[in-house]
Amino acid sequence: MSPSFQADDPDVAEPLLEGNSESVADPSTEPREDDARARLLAAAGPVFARQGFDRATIREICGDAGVNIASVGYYFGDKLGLYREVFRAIRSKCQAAFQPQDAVELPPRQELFELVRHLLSRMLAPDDSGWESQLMMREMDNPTEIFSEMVEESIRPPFDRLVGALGALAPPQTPAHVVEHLALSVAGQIVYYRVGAGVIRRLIPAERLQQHFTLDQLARHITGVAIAAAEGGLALTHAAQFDAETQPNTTSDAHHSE
Amino acid sequence: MSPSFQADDPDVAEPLLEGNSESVADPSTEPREDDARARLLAAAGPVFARQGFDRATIREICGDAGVNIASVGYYFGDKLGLYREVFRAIRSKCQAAFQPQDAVELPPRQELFELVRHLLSRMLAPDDSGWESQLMMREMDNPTEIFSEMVEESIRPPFDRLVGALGALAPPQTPAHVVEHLALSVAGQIVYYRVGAGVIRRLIPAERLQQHFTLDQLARHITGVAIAAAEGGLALTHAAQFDAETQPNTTSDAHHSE
DNA sequence: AGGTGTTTTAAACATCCGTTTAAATCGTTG
DNA sequence: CAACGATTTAAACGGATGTTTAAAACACCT
Repeated sequence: MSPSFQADDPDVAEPLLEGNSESVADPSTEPREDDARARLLAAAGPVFARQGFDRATIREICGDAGVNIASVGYYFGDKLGLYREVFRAIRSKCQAAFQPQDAVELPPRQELFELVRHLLSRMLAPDDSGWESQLMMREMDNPTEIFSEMVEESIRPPFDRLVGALGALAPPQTPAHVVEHLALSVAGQIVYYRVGAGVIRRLIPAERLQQHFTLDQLARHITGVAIAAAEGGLALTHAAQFDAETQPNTTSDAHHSE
Repeated sequence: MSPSFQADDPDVAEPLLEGNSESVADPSTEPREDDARARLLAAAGPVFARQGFDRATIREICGDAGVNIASVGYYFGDKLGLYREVFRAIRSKCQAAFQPQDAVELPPRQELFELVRHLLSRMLAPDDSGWESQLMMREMDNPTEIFSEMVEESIRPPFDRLVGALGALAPPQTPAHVVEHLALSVAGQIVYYRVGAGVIRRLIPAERLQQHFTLDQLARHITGVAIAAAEGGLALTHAAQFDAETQPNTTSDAHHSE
């Protein structure tokens, strides 16, 4: 029978998975369920990240983990159970990285730079060590039932800190939605260096890529754009400098699909 | 035999697809190959965009088109041939939208705003009419053999115009790589409203979404950020205001994976 | 050792997909 | 009309995948 996640015995007592009854970790009843289970969990992350949920095959994951194909059914119920557990592991790591840091209280500009640099370093990490952000990206593109949990647990914390830093940077009476726009602008720029990595690699000459697209330079650029917009450029957004010429009907576009 | 993508000797039945000899388009030999073929092509786009290349099934496409399953093999050789042809149709439309417009010569700020608004309107279009951008996004995430062609034919033209507008907006001696960074920042913000649409929908309260996230407001915001950064904020990027405190060792991050 | 519950294994199952085949249908022409 | 090529159809093939099964291997305890 499966060890912990479900049990459908028809007549005997049924240890259902109401909450987590894994509080008792008696080493006698569960001597070492970690060996295969943990190896499976560790091997699944990179494969899911590289291939996506559908294209990733249980056979490849089990091959990497060195366990039998039936093990995923034995330990996680099915493929989606394994996927879900991979995200639970990520969530723990993300929460630990973003929540206990509010005791430091850096000045807003530096806080913003640290945030951008940290997030960007995750995005630009090579696949071996940076598979977590790639996995989250795949979940954004092809949402499963995990999606909403992932947003709340792994995306909202850094986003809230972004909003906090930008709110402290913007003029005092800045409305909330403007700060949110700014935060999304920063997030979009960061994410693009992962989503559009392939495009960028072909759009920018190779020499310039190697010379001017290092982690530090990109973080500095994004932070600079955000500060410029937050401190000085917000007035432009509300000024009617674009409206006058563009509202009635522009040159040719904006209705190619209606 | 297949009508257009292959044509071998008429006497021997050789269904091999060696190359494309689709030069002759005699209407007598091909009376109306448009009915099934065009319907297939029209139905394939949205399905490929919604599901991606792998998850999209020939059976669903043919079901939507109202043709038999074998038709895709008959008209396009195989699934990838159909995919390739869908992109060829997109390419034509994209080239027509961006190339012949350089005769207008708007002032840089307005040119930038028009560009942003145009691209954003493509990104935010609902799936029925905006499947083209979604398809390109899927190709960015899971590149096939089409990828490089797509970048050159469908992405570089608008990117070059972005670089042009931002270069005209920035101070005269601005180096090229800074302008490219700016262009990527704009592109990243635009793309994020499609890639991160699901995230944004959960991150921002619904009322604020409906009130402040219209196409025009987003275009205005992105343009404002770009102008603020291009005109005034570039000096910040090169100033060493972040370096002093952050170079040796910061607070806790940037080495969570080593 | 024998027995018991847990873990591992190899094999099979059912399903779905892309592709192919060979026959049927249709349209045009001699 | 009959014949021929172009198109369409239904059915099947081969392969891959997730899942299940039943037996084997194992660890532990009395």
